[in-house]
Amino acid sequence: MKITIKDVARISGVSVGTVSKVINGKPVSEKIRSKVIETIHELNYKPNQHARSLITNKSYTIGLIVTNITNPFFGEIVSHIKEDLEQKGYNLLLGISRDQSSEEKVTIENFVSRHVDGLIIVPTRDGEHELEHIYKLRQQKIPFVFITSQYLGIRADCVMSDFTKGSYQLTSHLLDNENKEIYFLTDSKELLLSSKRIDGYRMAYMERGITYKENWIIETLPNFESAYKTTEGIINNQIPDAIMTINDVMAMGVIKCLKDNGIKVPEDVSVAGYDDLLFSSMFDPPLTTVKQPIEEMCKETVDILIKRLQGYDKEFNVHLYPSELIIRESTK
Amino acid sequence: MKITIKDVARISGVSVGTVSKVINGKPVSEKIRSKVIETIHELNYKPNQHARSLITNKSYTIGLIVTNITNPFFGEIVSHIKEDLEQKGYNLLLGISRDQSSEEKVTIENFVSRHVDGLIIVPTRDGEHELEHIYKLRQQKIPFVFITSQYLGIRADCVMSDFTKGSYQLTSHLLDNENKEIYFLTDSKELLLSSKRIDGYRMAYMERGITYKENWIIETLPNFESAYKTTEGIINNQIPDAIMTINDVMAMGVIKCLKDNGIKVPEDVSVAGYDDLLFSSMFDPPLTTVKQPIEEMCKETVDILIKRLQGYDKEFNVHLYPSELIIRESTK
DNA sequence: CAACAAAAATGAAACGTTTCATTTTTGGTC
DNA sequence: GACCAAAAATGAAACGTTTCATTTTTGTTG
Repeated sequence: MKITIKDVARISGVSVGTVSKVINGKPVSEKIRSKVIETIHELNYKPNQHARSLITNKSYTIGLIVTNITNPFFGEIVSHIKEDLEQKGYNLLLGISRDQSSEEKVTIENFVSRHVDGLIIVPTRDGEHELEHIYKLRQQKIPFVFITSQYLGIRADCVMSDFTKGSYQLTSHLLDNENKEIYFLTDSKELLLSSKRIDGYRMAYMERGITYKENWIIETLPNFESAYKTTEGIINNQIPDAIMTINDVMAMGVIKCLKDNGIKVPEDVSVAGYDDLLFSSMFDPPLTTVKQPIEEMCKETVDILIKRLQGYDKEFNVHLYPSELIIRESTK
Repeated sequence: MKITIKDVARISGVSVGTVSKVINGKPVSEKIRSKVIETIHELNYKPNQHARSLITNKSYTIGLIVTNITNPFFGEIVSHIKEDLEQKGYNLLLGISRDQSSEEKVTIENFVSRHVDGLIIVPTRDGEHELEHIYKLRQQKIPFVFITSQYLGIRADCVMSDFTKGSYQLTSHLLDNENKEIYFLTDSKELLLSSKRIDGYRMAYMERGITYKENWIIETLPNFESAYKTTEGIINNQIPDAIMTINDVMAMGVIKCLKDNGIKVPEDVSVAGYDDLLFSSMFDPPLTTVKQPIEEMCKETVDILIKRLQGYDKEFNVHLYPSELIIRESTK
């Protein structure tokens, strides 16, 4: 038998409305409050969230959509966001987009019909071209914030790290340590997360008056195998001083390929990644990389979202976090 | 302005009850069905899930509690379970226990008040001693199934791999390839996931009539750093033929320590892990390990849970999956 | 202790569905 | 076309809360 608010009211000898007030922390005389709280414990009463949500139109649930949870980088994001949300009394409904806009769309629609109060979204690779479902979100006044990257087609809150600066620092470090000819393996140049980093790469070269070739910048899929194959292609032609990638898993692919071909890292070729995964420090050699302040970024993301939920409706902002150059042993 | 079932009814010119039938796929004349569906699309009507859940007492939401989502092994589990659940029309509320029974308890209570239909739980390390909240779940008739491991204190559905056999196979492989003195780094021996594997380890030795020393089996925390430190302790005394661990991250810690001390893997010491993480094949050297059929296990877990949700109440079972020995280059 | 304002408590409506007992429609048969 | 059973549609109650207009209690003042 389910215990409802009516039972609590009856046994406490007060009205249903009064019990509701106690539950929601509204003013009630101290005598009655303690009496009600006592019976709540006694009966082990838990309010039915569906009934509450039906009236208040709040679910105290946030939808988080990540592209791929198998990558520990996103695992960390989920972990931190979950923790921050929990601390604020919100639950976390998880969505996985597999980096496809179509799945992002379906997930969002589902979440909306599930009445999430807000959304945190890691943008997909191909999402820029199909933003209808995001516009609809805005139109329905459901707050959302992007983390890690953003869609340029819509003004929105966004928390990301300063890719340009991170890339600039990394490239500078390489150039200043006798790596003049640096290949750069990126994702599609159309994507913000590529283009911003390419900007940083170029800046470092220009600032030093060193020339680079545009064909050193190579588009490829951002995974281990593609990085491996692309590296094979590069070393067939010539051995560069260094190879940079846009994430650590790619850097691992590069290193594996070099090793398999008898090329030493970092003696023959320096290799650098991006993200600073847990595994990157365990790798052989430990990876030089750029660390994004994920924990802080997640915290801010949640803070912004909660503020929006509370009605804050000032202009949308992009929050850029500085990232940190981590120098380990994969670069000379 | 929110579109409700009343609007659909009014515009379609039918009663609310009829629209409800259409939505829930109950028998309705074809003419009316198509008319109603048309207006549903026209108005872009989405049923309010809270109102539905309030009556049906179903939320079409499953709570999944993992110990730590930063480990890609669990990332994969979450990913697969999410996919299977989605396919069956269920949503996934995520919980993280940080391997602590107390947090598991809080999460479960929260999920219950959120009316999850069922739960999938990865047991914590210290959960065996405090099972009250699990008993309560049973008492409230909320179905749950364990994955990866189980609590012995309660009969329940459980999907796990055959650790004994996996360990046996791995140990056998080592013994049959000139590794006679095998150290085994495990988690607390009290834990099922340790004790089962130790059984397999011993079986392999006994079967071959080879003697091992009980002090080769060493308890430690199941992470990189602890494995590293423990390995330092071992090699200070003597260099064994091989070191086995209960997960791949630990094996990586062992290898790192050996390398740092100028000991070659596998030439001087063989090292083997367990889990076959994505990174294990990329590691240097690529890890010999045991792969659990995660994908199938997740599928079965979801299947069992759904069956329970549908009222199946036959005896609880432990489903043991065979695991696969993956021989790579970290063992001779 | 009467009068009154302020504070506290009440109880019914409302939220948006599903369910089910009741009514209406359909279509087959004589 | 009258009759009837079966099929379809209806409409009101119910789910467990919150909200808010109304009533009751409390406490202060002259």
